[in-house]
Amino acid sequence: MARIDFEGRLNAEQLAAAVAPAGPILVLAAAGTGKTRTLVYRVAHLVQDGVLPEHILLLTFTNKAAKEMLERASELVGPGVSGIWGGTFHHMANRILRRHAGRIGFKSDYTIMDRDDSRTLMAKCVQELKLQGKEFPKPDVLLTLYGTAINTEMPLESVVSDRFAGVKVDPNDVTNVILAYQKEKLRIGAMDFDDLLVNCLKLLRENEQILCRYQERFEHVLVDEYQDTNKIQSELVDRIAKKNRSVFVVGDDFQSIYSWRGADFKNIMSFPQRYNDAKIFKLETNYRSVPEILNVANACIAGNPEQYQKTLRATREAYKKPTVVRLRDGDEQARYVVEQIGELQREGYGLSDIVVLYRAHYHSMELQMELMRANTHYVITSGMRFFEQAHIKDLCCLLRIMTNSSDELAFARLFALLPGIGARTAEKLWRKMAGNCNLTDPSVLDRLGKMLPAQAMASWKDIRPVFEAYIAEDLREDPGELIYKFIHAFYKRYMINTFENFERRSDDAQELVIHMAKYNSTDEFLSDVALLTNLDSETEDAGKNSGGAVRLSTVHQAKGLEWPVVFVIWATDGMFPSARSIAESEGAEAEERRLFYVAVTRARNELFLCVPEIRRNRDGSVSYHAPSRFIEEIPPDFVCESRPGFI
DNA sequence: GTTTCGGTTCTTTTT
DNA sequence: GAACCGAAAC
Repeated sequence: MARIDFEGRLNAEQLAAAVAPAGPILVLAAAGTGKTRTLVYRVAHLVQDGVLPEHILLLTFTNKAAKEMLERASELVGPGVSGIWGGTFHHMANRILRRHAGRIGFKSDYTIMDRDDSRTLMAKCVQELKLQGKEFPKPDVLLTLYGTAINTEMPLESVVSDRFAGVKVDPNDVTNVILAYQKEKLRIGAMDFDDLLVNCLKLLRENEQILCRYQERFEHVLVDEYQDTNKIQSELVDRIAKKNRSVFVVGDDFQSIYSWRGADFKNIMSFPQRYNDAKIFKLETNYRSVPEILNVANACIAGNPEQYQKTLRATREAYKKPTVVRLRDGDEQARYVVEQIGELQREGYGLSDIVVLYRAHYHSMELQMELMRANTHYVITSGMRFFEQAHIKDLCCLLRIMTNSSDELAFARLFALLPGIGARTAEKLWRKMAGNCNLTDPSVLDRLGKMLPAQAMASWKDIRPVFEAYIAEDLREDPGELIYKFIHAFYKRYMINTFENFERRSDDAQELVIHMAKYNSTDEFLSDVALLTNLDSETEDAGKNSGGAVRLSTVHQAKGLEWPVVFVIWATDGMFPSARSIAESEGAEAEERRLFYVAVTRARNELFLCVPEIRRNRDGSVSYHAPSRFIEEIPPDFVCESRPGFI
């Protein structure tokens, strides 16, 4: 392995952080200052210093970030880095919990519930306690409440009373439902996303020797996007790093945009208090954007209180000012963007150099239509996630019930596919099976077969052999084959009868089987399904093959990425900032402003801020929108005005 | 009593 | 789309 030229590849700020002696280190990396680069070189530095990759823990928030960092690190120091424990917090927690689930009352084959499963289960709890009614909060609200309580470690009672002050709902009822929900999860052997983190922390809090084991194993802990950690996550880090005290955290409080899921940028603010010998490094030299864009970025974040003062310093040469575009409505905005894309192509940009950012997915509807009309290729970063689509979930539930015979949710979903069986009948069946249904046991299949309504019998005859094959052909290690059999015995016909876009879904199912071939254990596959949320590599390639494509993305999903040209659409008050989130809490405006800052700082060369005046509602009425307050906050000299519709 | 169908309404952000 | 609701069908 060749020595790496750290001095030649990093600037002074980055170098100081990357090669600093082990100890608590906080790197405040403003947007576009080479944060990932610094982290990757830090890893390389450790490895080159003789640290075994197995002793490094690298935590990120997205799978994409983890993948990218490990790839870049392996380019530097070779394939040995694959030994690093790198991935999302949820991945780490899952990996630890699979090993020690017994200590906290779970079996190691617990299922991971996604949002949809959680909703279903919560709804069931509400029903069982006979609380359903017009006035009682919906499952989604209850889940948010519960999540907030967990992630902020506030007592449920006070979260409930905060949120329901003035509403005539008995907080005790809410508390009871949530307690029932917790119990229910334990019974069916399932954890939701929050549980993974909470239970992992619980495990480490209560089992000194297990904690010790991981403390010894992880000599060095590195955390990306530290400003997005919540209380649970920061405590996980603190505990694991307690022995060796080599914690290297990187973040930017300006880019903290996940407080709605419990992230608390006070974690980053208080890092120096919690580690009083912490070294702080600031990265302020921006390599990404032209100075005119940085002016706008610095101006729009300046108003936020409580932050580490950082100013983006430009290294690039002056180019041109960002444009604020005033438009009549969404249609005109869509036409404008498409027109500009054509113009940019004539100037020499490729489609993949361009991104359109927005606050919420539905803001892109008109634009999608217009792009299609103009025959301009585009890709969307996950509106609906691959693994959350109905047909994919159906298939995964088959695997779930095979590996975890207490998984009621999977059982119910699977059997509700049969004609004549709906939610009620599935529940009855489950009760008759006494809350456990081991479909690998022939006697269970016999019993179950006798209970089914007559209507379902024809389908049951098709499906039963699939279960039998699971044992006969030992498909435990080959989940793809099981799914394949199921599709051909039953599900293909079901799709034809159920979905109008059957072909696309059938292709997806095929894709799933191919994807599964990479796994040799069902458990491992299901963990990934729950935590991966996307077959992202495939969608990336699709764009490249067709000669590039414009990317459409929410600002959240664009975090950490950059493009030569950025359009921000629907920069109006109510859309961005979102009226909903502003109404919700005090700190929301500051967070929306940070989100706007993230959007602006994605741009390398050109930035267009689009401000339509009116929005057409479904019923034909129109509503007038004021320009986004974030647009108003930009000093007029920093931008050019354009009014294409009024020429 | 359940399931299924058809019409209507509404879309934040993610592991 | 998909979640919700009411009405028809089984």
